[in-house]
Amino acid sequence: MLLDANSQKIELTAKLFRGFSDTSRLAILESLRQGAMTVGEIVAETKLTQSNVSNHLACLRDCGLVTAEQDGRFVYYALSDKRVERFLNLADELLREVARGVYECVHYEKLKRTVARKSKR
Amino acid sequence: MLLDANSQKIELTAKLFRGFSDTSRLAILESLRQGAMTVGEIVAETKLTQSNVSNHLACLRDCGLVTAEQDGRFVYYALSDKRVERFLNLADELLREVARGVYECVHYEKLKRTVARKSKR
DNA sequence: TCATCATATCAGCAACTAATGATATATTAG
DNA sequence: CTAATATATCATTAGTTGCTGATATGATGA
Repeated sequence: MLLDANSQKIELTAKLFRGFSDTSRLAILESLRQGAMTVGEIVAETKLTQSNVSNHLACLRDCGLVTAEQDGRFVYYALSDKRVERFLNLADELLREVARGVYECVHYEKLKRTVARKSKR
Repeated sequence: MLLDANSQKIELTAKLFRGFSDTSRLAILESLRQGAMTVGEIVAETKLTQSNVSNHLACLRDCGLVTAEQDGRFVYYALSDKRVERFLNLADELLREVARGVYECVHYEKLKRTVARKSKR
């Protein structure tokens, strides 16, 4: 990648989107749309493991997408900004338009599927 | 992942965000914000290789984020929907809030950097 | 039809990212 | 202080994704 101002911005934007482009992180953000929650509550809601949730929360917090507030031995997480919610809303809206395409888009997956399929563990 | 309706939606949303979460695809979309362009023009603007651009365009087209229109031996690509632009706008706006955090967020990278750094080719 | 230009496809490789399990830190209760 | 609870960290491993180079397809003009 080039190092000029524009590609720097692109890199940051990509990183921002990457924050939202993982199912676990999205599940967490989706939970937080209801309001602030402790890590344990998020774990219960998302059914993800505790360390996994904690890892993702650290990531989301560092990126400024959620805030953390300690209360005793609990830590309450919340969406950091109305814009985060608006962003999720707009994503929902956009998805309504392109859902079928996205669902069927297997551009890279398709390439892989033709190759010997690894065992599913 | 579970297979209920909600996690299906989350999976699709993640996939949608993934469409935007790559610097090459973002550079392409950024170029297209100026208006429709041929593949060659996009290659010139982004300085990416032709096959790389073509691969990403196929992906973006399949996902319904861009449209393709053939004109002679050229193919003009364009953003598919006003919403795509609004989405990019909102991302810019959100980034203005959280840019520093996103820039400094090296959650996973940091873990890797502590491990023997592979040669940069 | 043949040569050329524009774009698309694909296999192999390199790099990245996420999930897990073990362990560490921090807070409160007894 | 000690045990128990809540959360965080981190190394390893496995799976995913993007890039490249070679080649294929498709359109136009000579």
